[in-house]
Amino acid sequence: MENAEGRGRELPKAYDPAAIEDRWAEYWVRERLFEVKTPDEAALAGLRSEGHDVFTILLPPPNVTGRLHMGHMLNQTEMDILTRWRRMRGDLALWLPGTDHAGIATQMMVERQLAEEGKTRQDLGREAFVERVWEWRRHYGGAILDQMKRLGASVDWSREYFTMDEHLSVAVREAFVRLYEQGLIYRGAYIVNWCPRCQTAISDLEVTHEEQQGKLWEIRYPVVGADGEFVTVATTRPETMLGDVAVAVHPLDERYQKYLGKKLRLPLTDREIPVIADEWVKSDFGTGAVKVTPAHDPNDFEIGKRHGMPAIDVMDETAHMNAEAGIYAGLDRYAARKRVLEDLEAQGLLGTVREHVNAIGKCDRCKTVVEPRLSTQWFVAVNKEPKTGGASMAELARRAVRDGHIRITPEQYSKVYLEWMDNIYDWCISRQLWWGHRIPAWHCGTCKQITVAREDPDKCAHCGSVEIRQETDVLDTWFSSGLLPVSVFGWPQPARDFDVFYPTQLLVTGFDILFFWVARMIMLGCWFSKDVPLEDGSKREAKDAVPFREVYIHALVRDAERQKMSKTKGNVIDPIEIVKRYGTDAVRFTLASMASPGTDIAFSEARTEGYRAFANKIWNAARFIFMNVEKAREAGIEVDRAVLGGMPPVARDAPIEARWIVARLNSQAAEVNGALGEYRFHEAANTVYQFFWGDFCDWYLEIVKLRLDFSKGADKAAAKAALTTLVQTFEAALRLLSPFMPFLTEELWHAVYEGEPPAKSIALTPYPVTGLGGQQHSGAKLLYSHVGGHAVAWTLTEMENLQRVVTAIRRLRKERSVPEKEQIRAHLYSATQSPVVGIVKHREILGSLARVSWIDVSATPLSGPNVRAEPDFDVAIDYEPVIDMAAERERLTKEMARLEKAAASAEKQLGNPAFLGKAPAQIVEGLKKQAAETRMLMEKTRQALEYLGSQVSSGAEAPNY
RNA sequence: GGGCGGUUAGCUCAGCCGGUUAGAGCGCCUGCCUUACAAGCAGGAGGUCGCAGGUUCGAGCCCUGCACUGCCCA
Repeated sequence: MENAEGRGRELPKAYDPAAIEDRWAEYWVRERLFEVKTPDEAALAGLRSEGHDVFTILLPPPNVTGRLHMGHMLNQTEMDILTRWRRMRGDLALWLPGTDHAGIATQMMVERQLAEEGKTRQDLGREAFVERVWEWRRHYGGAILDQMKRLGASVDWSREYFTMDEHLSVAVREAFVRLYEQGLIYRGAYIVNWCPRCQTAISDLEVTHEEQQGKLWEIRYPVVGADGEFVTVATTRPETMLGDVAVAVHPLDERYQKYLGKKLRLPLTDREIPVIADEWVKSDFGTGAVKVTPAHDPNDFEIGKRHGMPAIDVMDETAHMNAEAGIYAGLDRYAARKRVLEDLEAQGLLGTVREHVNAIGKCDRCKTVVEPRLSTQWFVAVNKEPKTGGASMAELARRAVRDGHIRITPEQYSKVYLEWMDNIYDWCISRQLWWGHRIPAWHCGTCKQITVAREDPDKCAHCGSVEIRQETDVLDTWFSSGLLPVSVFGWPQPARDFDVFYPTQLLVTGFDILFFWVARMIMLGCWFSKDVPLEDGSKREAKDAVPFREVYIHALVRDAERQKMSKTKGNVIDPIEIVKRYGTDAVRFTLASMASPGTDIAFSEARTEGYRAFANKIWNAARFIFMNVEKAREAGIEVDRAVLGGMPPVARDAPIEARWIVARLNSQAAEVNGALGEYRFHEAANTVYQFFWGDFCDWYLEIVKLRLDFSKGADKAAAKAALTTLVQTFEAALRLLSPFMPFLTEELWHAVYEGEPPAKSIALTPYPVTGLGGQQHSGAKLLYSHVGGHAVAWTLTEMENLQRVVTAIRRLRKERSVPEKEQIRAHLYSATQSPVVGIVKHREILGSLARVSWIDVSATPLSGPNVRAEPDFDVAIDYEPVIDMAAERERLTKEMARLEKAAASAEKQLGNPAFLGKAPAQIVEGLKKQAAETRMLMEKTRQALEYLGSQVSSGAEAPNY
């Protein structure tokens, strides 16, 4: 722990995050603080008997090619806060990190590298290329996790995984084979989304739709044997006409009855195609006649199948026209479109051209326009019941959420999820890539059948032929990441890890991968884990088959102008960059304080600056405290470190600020714990902020200064008690803050213990929980022997009164331009004899905070120029009035207007019999009290205005004519 | 086209079960270098809660419509 210890006098004046963060980040990893050993039965039982549990959370694995962005940082900050919190609360908290092999992205990255050397992957060949990718991964694949380490993520690095690791690949293969055996994986020729740039099929989810202004062309198809007659079709993709096999009309469309069964001449080709009738055709769209191109459109494919038509593929895998396209062969699809249109025009077969907005699909990864393409792919039949009986994968996944076994926050996403699941199609899982899990299927060259096997076969399972070769396609990356919740814990092998850590507790992720990943994990997790018995050998019920019990969907991080961050816009904020400038803690705190469930985050540096100031504030509070610890030591007073670490006990007769700050610590700790339990990060963060700055620094520290007199002749016992509460409260407050600001709190916490901490890290100490302070110290009469006692309420009220009087006097001083440092005399009056007047006994505090040298309680109402009226008391100061008459009149007039409005509204309500009859008594009482206060304030304000008027008329401030 | 959000102070956002006079940070104005902190302290100004109806004793919150805006799906 070199350099960890720090004495107050050694701390620099301003907090410099850069000076400490790297050191602690390394320390946490080096000391293996967050590694979790799989507990044996006894350990687990012990944990549970103490009311704790296992808390498992999976890191959504970033792509190996990835660089950390703000979304990651938000995601990780939230997970880290929750994990640190649960760990400090006593749970066995396991946060499991890893990376995703990210098929397309990684392959693209390495191909780009090769291109710079003037090579293609084909030049290398599959094996060498894959080896090259592995090499790339060994070199650069750890970058994003290194960034994570720098951010202080409290993950268990000993369990780090990579989705292509040996044991995870075994799970992928097992899953594929099992689904195949259950009849849930099939291979077939279908229209898929094809990316001509990536040259692979992609799933429906990987296609993003964009509205685009395009054109709708009408093309005339001559009717064979009826000179001069045409059937006109409308299309947005004219080049595909070369693959037309028919023209379809609605069977009831009268316009086309006469052509049914007739042949049309397909322009630009020498083919003739029939006119067919199909219910799917919408008569009111376009001309009511549609071209049927089964190889290039999913709907046409269905029509073609219904009518037993062939599919003519006119494009190759790069979206260039192929030999089927005749003279257009070799042209790119758009060049072909242009030529086709020109030629149609020349032949007089082009009809009306209309502007048309259509949604075009683009490849999620490279933004290339996707081409619907007929090809042979592998699919998971998610809606099909397995041969062995039971519900389909989608159905199980639906039930998991519908039956509440998985709770999604914010709740609205449950609905989104269920609707998607209700409309889910079969999942295309094959990709024409080289990097990924190769599909464990072998094609027989002899009998043409397929062998799917767990172990690489050497002959065909059907005919025994050795002429077999493995499928060249690999699996969709999401197939392997969808298995993670089961595979990371050892599935399909029986494993203690699985027994202990599955289901995981929570998944924290963004909405963007709800379908990609979350839904797939639910499908695959429920599916495979249901066959794994529980620890005690009993059957696993649905509620324990889920991959996680809760899902928290977080917001999107946008820039300060609410724009989505994107490379093209150039508004991407690099977390590492901003962390360097403000410190990790400040950035984490910014994200946490804005992370309100369901709302996007507009990241603003102004906020981060504010939280850097907050860190500095705490740093300086620490300097102040350490300075006093030193002073006390010189006077022979030591704070016993053994009393640190819990909630501070405080005696009933302790000074007000001590009783108050402990009461606040307890109530704010309760708030923070409650907020974190409901993922209300912003509320938790704001509560800690308010407590530390508003309560601890602004009020408590200012008052406690009065008690820290260690000079000769001072009350040493009182000073020691004050110092002890101060250090105890600060130490507890650091623990309260530490999940949010782990670096700063770690540094200061070690400094509190002066290099002899009771644990290796603040992260391994107990989190402050309300009401535990009292029991630890028997004997003395303690304020906090139980929560919410009368003494606590009284302390809070007394302090609040003190604060209100101090603030009122400060305000009055400002209004009357009393110099900041000048001590003055003050008077307090309360007509209602409220407990407010009791605060005059705190003369020292008033002297220090309000610069009041003397204060008394007046028996009669206060009057004159230097009075300030509050609802339940008045204060006055003795000071030669320097009144800005105009400003004062404006203030009072405004005040009067506000009061009149309030009074009118209150009277209206109180005059309403229905209100009096129906509203709860407590509301009515409250309103009456408030109305009375308003009336009193109005009266006082009226008097003050009158007084002002008299001053003017008597000439005190009258202008000289 | 269908669905789901959002619209509250100059800016970014809170506002929980409908309940008394709607909050915070930043920014702004004023005064202070009060030996923990000027990345600070103290005080202040600033809001018809998008618009129009409705329900209710009572609406920022519930309902209906509209406007603007964002997202998802087709």
